[in-house]
Amino acid sequence: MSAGSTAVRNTRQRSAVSALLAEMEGFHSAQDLHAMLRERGERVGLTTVYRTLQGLADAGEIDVMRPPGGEHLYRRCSEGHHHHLVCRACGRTVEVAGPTVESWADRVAAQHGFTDVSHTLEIFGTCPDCRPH
Amino acid sequence: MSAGSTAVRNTRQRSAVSALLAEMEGFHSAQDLHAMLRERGERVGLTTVYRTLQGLADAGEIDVMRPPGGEHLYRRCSEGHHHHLVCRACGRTVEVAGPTVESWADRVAAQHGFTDVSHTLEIFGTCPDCRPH
DNA sequence: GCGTTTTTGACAATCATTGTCGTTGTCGCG
DNA sequence: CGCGACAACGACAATGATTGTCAAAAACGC
Repeated sequence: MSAGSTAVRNTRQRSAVSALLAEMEGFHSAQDLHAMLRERGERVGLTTVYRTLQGLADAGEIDVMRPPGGEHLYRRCSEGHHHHLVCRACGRTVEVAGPTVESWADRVAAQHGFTDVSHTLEIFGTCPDCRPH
Repeated sequence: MSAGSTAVRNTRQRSAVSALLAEMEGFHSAQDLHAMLRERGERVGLTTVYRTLQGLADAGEIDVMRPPGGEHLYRRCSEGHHHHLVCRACGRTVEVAGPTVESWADRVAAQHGFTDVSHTLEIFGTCPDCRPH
Protein backbone atom coordinates (compact mmCIF):
# COMPACT_ATOMS: atom_id res chain seq x y z
CA MET A 1 0.00 0.00 0.00
CA SER A 2 1.11 3.53 -0.59
CA ALA A 3 -0.15 6.98 0.11
CA GLY A 4 -3.59 6.86 -1.48
CA SER A 5 -3.13 9.83 -3.70
CA THR A 6 -5.75 9.90 -6.40
CA ALA A 7 -3.32 10.44 -9.20
CA VAL A 8 -5.20 11.42 -12.32
CA ARG A 9 -3.00 11.04 -15.31
CA ASN A 10 -3.00 13.22 -18.33
CA THR A 11 -3.54 11.15 -21.41
CA ARG A 12 -4.13 11.84 -25.05
CA GLN A 13 -7.60 10.34 -24.88
CA ARG A 14 -8.67 12.40 -21.94
CA SER A 15 -7.50 15.54 -23.69
CA ALA A 16 -9.34 14.55 -26.83
CA VAL A 17 -12.62 14.13 -25.01
CA SER A 18 -12.19 17.36 -23.11
CA ALA A 19 -11.27 19.22 -26.26
CA LEU A 20 -14.27 17.86 -28.10
CA LEU A 21 -16.61 18.85 -25.31
CA ALA A 22 -15.02 22.26 -25.21
CA GLU A 23 -16.14 23.12 -28.72
CA MET A 24 -19.46 21.32 -28.64
CA GLU A 25 -22.54 23.30 -27.95
CA GLY A 26 -25.43 21.02 -27.11
CA PHE A 27 -25.87 17.75 -25.33
CA HIS A 28 -24.46 14.59 -26.82
CA SER A 29 -24.53 10.97 -25.85
CA ALA A 30 -21.38 9.03 -25.09
CA GLN A 31 -21.82 7.06 -28.28
CA ASP A 32 -22.23 10.28 -30.24
CA LEU A 33 -19.03 11.71 -28.87
CA HIS A 34 -17.24 8.48 -29.58
CA ALA A 35 -18.36 8.57 -33.20
CA MET A 36 -17.19 12.17 -33.56
CA LEU A 37 -13.80 11.34 -32.15
CA ARG A 38 -13.41 8.56 -34.68
CA GLU A 39 -14.34 10.91 -37.50
CA ARG A 40 -11.65 13.24 -36.33
CA GLY A 41 -9.17 10.46 -36.55
CA GLU A 42 -8.74 10.26 -32.80
CA ARG A 43 -8.52 6.66 -31.80
CA VAL A 44 -10.37 6.33 -28.54
CA GLY A 45 -12.21 3.28 -27.26
CA LEU A 46 -15.87 3.49 -26.41
CA THR A 47 -15.20 2.20 -22.93
CA THR A 48 -12.69 4.96 -22.40
CA VAL A 49 -15.16 7.59 -23.53
CA TYR A 50 -17.66 6.34 -20.99
CA ARG A 51 -15.09 6.28 -18.24
CA THR A 52 -13.71 9.68 -19.07
CA LEU A 53 -17.17 11.20 -19.13
CA GLN A 54 -17.93 9.63 -15.79
CA GLY A 55 -14.76 11.05 -14.38
CA LEU A 56 -15.47 14.51 -15.71
CA ALA A 57 -19.00 14.34 -14.38
CA ASP A 58 -17.72 13.29 -10.96
CA ALA A 59 -15.29 16.16 -11.01
CA GLY A 60 -18.18 18.46 -11.79
CA GLU A 61 -16.67 19.56 -15.07
CA ILE A 62 -19.58 18.48 -17.20
CA ASP A 63 -23.35 18.24 -16.93
CA VAL A 64 -25.27 15.03 -17.23
CA MET A 65 -28.89 14.87 -18.32
CA ARG A 66 -30.96 11.70 -18.33
CA PRO A 67 -33.87 12.17 -20.70
CA PRO A 68 -36.76 9.70 -20.73
CA GLY A 69 -35.28 8.26 -23.90
CA GLY A 70 -32.81 6.38 -21.77
CA GLU A 71 -29.53 7.70 -23.10
CA HIS A 72 -27.34 9.79 -20.87
CA LEU A 73 -26.40 13.10 -22.41
CA TYR A 74 -23.24 14.94 -21.52
CA ARG A 75 -22.29 18.52 -22.01
CA ARG A 76 -19.50 20.80 -20.98
CA CYS A 77 -20.44 22.50 -17.79
CA SER A 78 -21.25 26.10 -18.29
CA GLU A 79 -20.27 28.66 -15.72
CA GLY A 80 -23.53 29.45 -14.08
CA HIS A 81 -25.69 26.61 -12.98
CA HIS A 82 -28.77 26.38 -15.13
CA HIS A 83 -31.50 24.01 -16.17
CA HIS A 84 -33.12 22.88 -19.36
CA LEU A 85 -36.40 23.25 -21.09
CA VAL A 86 -36.71 20.38 -23.52
CA CYS A 87 -39.23 19.86 -26.29
CA ARG A 88 -40.76 16.42 -26.13
CA ALA A 89 -41.24 16.22 -29.87
CA CYS A 90 -38.16 17.70 -31.50
CA GLY A 91 -35.72 17.68 -28.63
CA ARG A 92 -34.96 21.35 -28.91
CA THR A 93 -33.31 22.52 -25.71
CA VAL A 94 -33.48 25.94 -24.17
CA GLU A 95 -31.31 26.93 -21.29
CA VAL A 96 -32.99 28.61 -18.40
CA ALA A 97 -31.51 30.04 -15.26
CA GLY A 98 -33.33 29.72 -11.98
CA PRO A 99 -31.59 31.48 -9.13
CA THR A 100 -34.76 31.21 -7.10
CA VAL A 101 -34.82 27.47 -7.53
CA GLU A 102 -31.21 27.15 -6.54
CA SER A 103 -31.61 28.90 -3.26
CA TRP A 104 -34.91 27.21 -2.59
CA ALA A 105 -33.37 23.78 -3.04
CA ASP A 106 -30.47 24.63 -0.79
CA ARG A 107 -32.74 26.04 1.84
CA VAL A 108 -35.10 23.10 1.85
CA ALA A 109 -32.23 20.65 2.05
CA ALA A 110 -30.66 22.57 4.90
CA GLN A 111 -33.95 22.56 6.78
CA HIS A 112 -33.81 18.80 6.81
CA GLY A 113 -30.18 18.74 7.81
CA PHE A 114 -28.93 17.59 4.45
CA THR A 115 -25.49 18.63 3.34
CA ASP A 116 -23.47 18.44 0.16
CA VAL A 117 -26.57 19.29 -1.78
CA SER A 118 -27.06 19.02 -5.51
CA HIS A 119 -30.16 18.85 -7.62
CA THR A 120 -31.44 18.08 -11.06
CA LEU A 121 -34.29 19.88 -12.74
CA GLU A 122 -35.62 19.37 -16.20
CA ILE A 123 -38.68 20.93 -17.70
CA PHE A 124 -40.45 19.12 -20.52
CA GLY A 125 -43.03 20.55 -22.86
CA THR A 126 -44.07 20.94 -26.45
CA CYS A 127 -42.45 23.78 -28.30
CA PRO A 128 -44.46 26.09 -30.59
CA ASP A 129 -43.11 24.50 -33.77
CA CYS A 130 -44.15 21.04 -32.75
CA ARG A 131 -47.51 22.01 -31.45
CA PRO A 132 -50.41 20.98 -33.67
CA HIS A 133 -52.10 24.37 -33.99
CA MET B 1 -62.68 0.11 -38.59
CA SER B 2 -64.69 1.19 -35.62
CA ALA B 3 -65.06 4.23 -33.47
CA GLY B 4 -61.57 4.68 -32.07
CA SER B 5 -62.53 4.87 -28.45
CA THR B 6 -59.60 4.25 -26.20
CA ALA B 7 -61.33 1.68 -24.10
CA VAL B 8 -59.28 0.87 -21.04
CA ARG B 9 -60.38 -2.41 -19.62
CA ASN B 10 -60.56 -3.30 -16.01
CA THR B 11 -58.55 -6.41 -15.40
CA ARG B 12 -57.49 -8.38 -12.36
CA GLN B 13 -53.85 -7.58 -13.01
CA ARG B 14 -54.40 -3.88 -13.32
CA SER B 15 -56.34 -3.88 -10.07
CA ALA B 16 -53.62 -5.86 -8.35
CA VAL B 17 -50.94 -3.38 -9.33
CA SER B 18 -53.08 -0.42 -8.35
CA ALA B 19 -53.97 -2.02 -5.05
CA LEU B 20 -50.38 -2.78 -4.28
CA LEU B 21 -49.30 0.75 -5.03
CA ALA B 22 -52.14 2.03 -2.91
CA GLU B 23 -50.76 0.49 0.25
CA MET B 24 -47.10 0.99 -0.51
CA GLU B 25 -45.35 3.93 0.98
CA GLY B 26 -42.04 4.49 -0.73
CA PHE B 27 -40.68 4.13 -4.20
CA HIS B 28 -40.32 0.70 -5.73
CA SER B 29 -38.96 -0.60 -8.99
CA ALA B 30 -41.11 -2.49 -11.44
CA GLN B 31 -39.24 -5.67 -10.64
CA ASP B 32 -39.78 -5.08 -6.95
CA LEU B 33 -43.49 -4.71 -7.40
CA HIS B 34 -43.58 -7.77 -9.57
CA ALA B 35 -41.84 -9.81 -6.89
CA MET B 36 -44.28 -8.56 -4.25
CA LEU B 37 -47.24 -9.51 -6.37
CA ARG B 38 -45.89 -13.02 -6.74
CA GLU B 39 -45.42 -13.30 -3.00
CA ARG B 40 -49.03 -12.36 -2.56
CA GLY B 41 -50.00 -15.13 -4.86
CA GLU B 42 -51.11 -12.79 -7.58
CA ARG B 43 -50.06 -14.17 -10.91
CA VAL B 44 -48.98 -11.23 -13.01
CA GLY B 45 -46.39 -11.20 -15.73
CA LEU B 46 -43.43 -8.89 -15.53
CA THR B 47 -44.25 -7.44 -18.92
CA THR B 48 -47.71 -6.61 -17.72
CA VAL B 49 -46.36 -4.88 -14.63
CA TYR B 50 -44.18 -2.69 -16.81
CA ARG B 51 -47.05 -1.88 -19.12
CA THR B 52 -49.47 -1.16 -16.33
CA LEU B 53 -47.01 1.13 -14.62
CA GLN B 54 -46.41 2.95 -17.87
CA GLY B 55 -50.10 3.39 -18.34
CA LEU B 56 -50.59 4.68 -14.83
CA ALA B 57 -47.68 7.04 -15.23
CA ASP B 58 -49.12 8.32 -18.50
CA ALA B 59 -52.43 8.87 -16.81
CA GLY B 60 -50.64 10.82 -14.13
CA GLU B 61 -51.77 8.47 -11.40
CA ILE B 62 -48.28 7.59 -10.24
CA ASP B 63 -44.93 9.28 -9.94
CA VAL B 64 -41.82 8.11 -11.70
CA MET B 65 -38.35 8.81 -10.43
CA ARG B 66 -35.18 7.96 -12.31
CA PRO B 67 -32.33 7.76 -9.85
CA PRO B 68 -28.74 7.65 -11.07
CA GLY B 69 -28.81 3.94 -10.30
CA GLY B 70 -30.64 3.38 -13.53
CA GLU B 71 -33.77 1.68 -12.30
CA HIS B 72 -37.04 3.49 -12.66
CA LEU B 73 -38.93 3.83 -9.42
CA TYR B 74 -42.67 4.13 -9.24
CA ARG B 75 -44.90 5.39 -6.50
CA ARG B 76 -48.53 6.19 -6.04
CA CYS B 77 -49.08 9.81 -6.84
CA SER B 78 -49.90 11.92 -3.86
CA GLU B 79 -52.44 14.66 -4.15
CA GLY B 80 -50.31 17.74 -4.35
CA HIS B 81 -47.41 17.79 -6.72
CA HIS B 82 -44.18 17.59 -4.79
CA HIS B 83 -40.55 16.71 -5.15
CA HIS B 84 -38.02 14.60 -3.36
CA LEU B 85 -35.00 15.13 -1.23
CA VAL B 86 -32.98 11.95 -1.38
CA CYS B 87 -30.04 10.91 0.76
CA ARG B 88 -27.17 9.70 -1.37
CA ALA B 89 -25.97 7.26 1.26
CA CYS B 90 -29.02 5.63 2.80
CA GLY B 91 -31.65 6.47 0.22
CA ARG B 92 -33.94 8.07 2.75
CA THR B 93 -36.50 10.18 0.95
CA VAL B 94 -38.19 13.28 2.21
CA GLU B 95 -41.09 14.83 0.39
CA VAL B 96 -40.92 18.53 -0.18
CA ALA B 97 -43.43 20.84 -1.72
CA GLY B 98 -42.33 23.73 -3.90
CA PRO B 99 -45.17 25.91 -5.05
CA THR B 100 -42.67 28.54 -6.07
CA VAL B 101 -40.86 26.10 -8.28
CA GLU B 102 -44.07 24.95 -9.88
CA SER B 103 -45.13 28.37 -10.96
CA TRP B 104 -41.63 29.32 -11.95
CA ALA B 105 -41.34 26.31 -14.24
CA ASP B 106 -44.70 26.99 -15.82
CA ARG B 107 -43.89 30.64 -16.31
CA VAL B 108 -40.50 29.99 -17.86
CA ALA B 109 -41.95 27.40 -20.21
CA ALA B 110 -44.74 29.73 -21.22
CA GLN B 111 -42.25 32.49 -21.96
CA HIS B 112 -40.69 30.24 -24.55
CA GLY B 113 -44.04 29.25 -26.00
CA PHE B 114 -43.93 25.73 -24.61
CA THR B 115 -47.19 24.03 -23.76
CA ASP B 116 -48.22 20.87 -22.02
CA VAL B 117 -45.51 21.44 -19.47
CA SER B 118 -44.23 19.00 -16.91
CA HIS B 119 -41.04 18.89 -14.95
CA THR B 120 -38.90 16.70 -12.78
CA LEU B 121 -36.90 17.88 -9.83
CA GLU B 122 -34.84 15.82 -7.46
CA ILE B 123 -32.61 17.10 -4.73
CA PHE B 124 -29.72 14.94 -3.61
CA GLY B 125 -27.71 15.35 -0.46
CA THR B 126 -26.30 13.61 2.57
CA CYS B 127 -28.67 13.29 5.48
CA PRO B 128 -27.54 13.99 9.07
CA ASP B 129 -27.40 10.30 9.99
CA CYS B 130 -25.10 9.46 7.14
CA ARG B 131 -22.88 12.43 7.54
CA PRO B 132 -19.46 11.70 9.04
CA HIS B 133 -19.49 14.38 11.70
C1' DG C 1 -74.23 -15.93 -24.87
C1' DC C 2 -71.29 -14.14 -28.85
C1' DG C 3 -68.09 -11.79 -31.36
C1' DT C 4 -64.81 -8.23 -31.26
C1' DT C 5 -60.99 -6.01 -29.32
C1' DT C 6 -57.95 -5.28 -25.73
C1' DT C 7 -54.84 -7.39 -22.63
C1' DT C 8 -51.99 -10.68 -21.11
C1' DG C 9 -47.55 -13.04 -20.64
C1' DA C 10 -43.62 -16.11 -21.88
C1' DC C 11 -39.78 -15.37 -24.42
C1' DA C 12 -36.54 -13.16 -27.38
C1' DA C 13 -34.42 -8.97 -28.68
C1' DT C 14 -32.37 -4.57 -27.84
C1' DC C 15 -29.02 -1.65 -26.32
C1' DA C 16 -26.75 1.46 -23.24
C1' DT C 17 -23.61 0.81 -19.77
C1' DT C 18 -20.20 -1.73 -16.90
C1' DG C 19 -16.75 -5.44 -15.84
C1' DT C 20 -12.55 -7.89 -17.21
C1' DC C 21 -7.86 -8.17 -17.80
C1' DG C 22 -3.66 -8.20 -20.50
C1' DT C 23 -1.22 -4.38 -22.60
C1' DT C 24 0.43 0.31 -22.89
C1' DG C 25 1.65 4.91 -21.60
C1' DT C 26 2.73 8.26 -17.60
C1' DC C 27 4.91 9.97 -13.95
C1' DG C 28 7.82 10.03 -9.82
C1' DC C 29 12.09 8.99 -8.14
C1' DG C 30 16.65 7.48 -8.00
C1' DC D 1 18.16 9.85 -18.08
C1' DG D 2 16.27 5.47 -17.14
C1' DC D 3 13.33 2.27 -14.42
C1' DG D 4 9.63 0.55 -12.13
C1' DA D 5 5.06 1.01 -10.35
C1' DC D 6 0.68 1.81 -11.31
C1' DA D 7 -3.12 4.12 -13.51
C1' DA D 8 -5.38 4.25 -17.97
C1' DC D 9 -6.63 2.07 -22.23
C1' DG D 10 -9.46 -0.77 -25.03
C1' DA D 11 -11.43 -4.93 -27.26
C1' DC D 12 -14.69 -7.92 -25.89
C1' DA D 13 -18.00 -10.18 -22.99
C1' DA D 14 -21.46 -9.64 -19.61
C1' DT D 15 -25.10 -7.44 -17.44
C1' DG D 16 -29.71 -6.17 -16.85
C1' DA D 17 -33.54 -3.24 -17.31
C1' DT D 18 -36.88 -2.31 -20.64
C1' DT D 19 -39.44 -3.16 -25.00
C1' DG D 20 -41.22 -5.96 -28.99
C1' DT D 21 -43.72 -10.03 -30.50
C1' DC D 22 -47.68 -12.70 -31.10
C1' DA D 23 -50.80 -16.48 -30.01
C1' DA D 24 -54.06 -17.36 -26.38
C1' DA D 25 -57.30 -15.63 -22.89
C1' DA D 26 -60.32 -12.38 -20.81
C1' DA D 27 -63.57 -8.37 -20.78
C1' DC D 28 -67.09 -5.59 -22.50
C1' DG D 29 -71.08 -4.13 -25.46
C1' DC D 30 -75.09 -5.78 -27.43
